[in-house]
Amino acid sequence: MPELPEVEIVRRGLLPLVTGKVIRSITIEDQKIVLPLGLLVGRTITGIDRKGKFLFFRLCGQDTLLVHLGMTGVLVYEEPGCELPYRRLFIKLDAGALLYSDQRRFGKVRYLDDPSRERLWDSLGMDPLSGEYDFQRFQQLLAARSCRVKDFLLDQRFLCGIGNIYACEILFRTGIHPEKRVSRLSIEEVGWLFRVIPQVLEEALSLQGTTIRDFRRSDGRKGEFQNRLCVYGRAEQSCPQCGTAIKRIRFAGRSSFYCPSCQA
DNA sequence: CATTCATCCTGCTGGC
DNA sequence: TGCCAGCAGGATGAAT
Repeated sequence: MPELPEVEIVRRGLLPLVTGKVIRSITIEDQKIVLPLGLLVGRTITGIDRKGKFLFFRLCGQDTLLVHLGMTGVLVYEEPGCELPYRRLFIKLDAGALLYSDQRRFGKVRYLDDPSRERLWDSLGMDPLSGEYDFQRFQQLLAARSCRVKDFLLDQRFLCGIGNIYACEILFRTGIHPEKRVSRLSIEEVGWLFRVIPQVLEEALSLQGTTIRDFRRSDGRKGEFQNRLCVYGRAEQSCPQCGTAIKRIRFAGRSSFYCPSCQA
């Protein structure tokens, strides 16, 4: 489900609601989730950081409650009595509660001590909406390999936060074929990519994300970016730019959508 | 080292 | 209607 814009929206929605709140109790409703309750109950949440698609709930001290929403994860702040299907975790705060649900259970909730948090943080590539996003480094990353450009965009060790939807849309807007090898990108294409990546993510963020099926903001409303999608999920429909039928191909175990005429 | 693939899950949709 | 194959926005570790 959620890529960088959706995760950032969740973060912004929850931040004012949970900051300064104390964890009163935790109810785990999924055996896959393992948490050291003794280390978490009684702790105060001091903030929420995000890198890529990971959310780091900072606790007073150095440790962290990590949440990754996977494909179908939903994290909401709720007053008691609210129903949410596929509930996996319930964190009661001194006011209100955090609910975590995840239909497919690809999401992750983990406790991280400080070194673990740092290791994970450092293992992720540049976040395109952060201050570390840098053209020199971007160029170096591209120059050092030969993979398909779509695989490059999806690999969280190079850039973090981009998923299948935004990868498809970014490539459409830059006119680059998803299977093009990064070593064969022109100087201009590298420049376009570098600029379009944060532009698409920012645009999605300003439209409150993309709702294909599950994603909801913390207040339950849908995003609007799905109305701006040019190629994702539009196989056989006409390209908004030239009218050619959008193609769908599969590699790396997932679908890529592109315009065979605009994306050479 | 870099790249590709199977796997972890559950539910929905479309074709027969 | 019933059943099954294929598909879904992600990350990871094993295999090549």
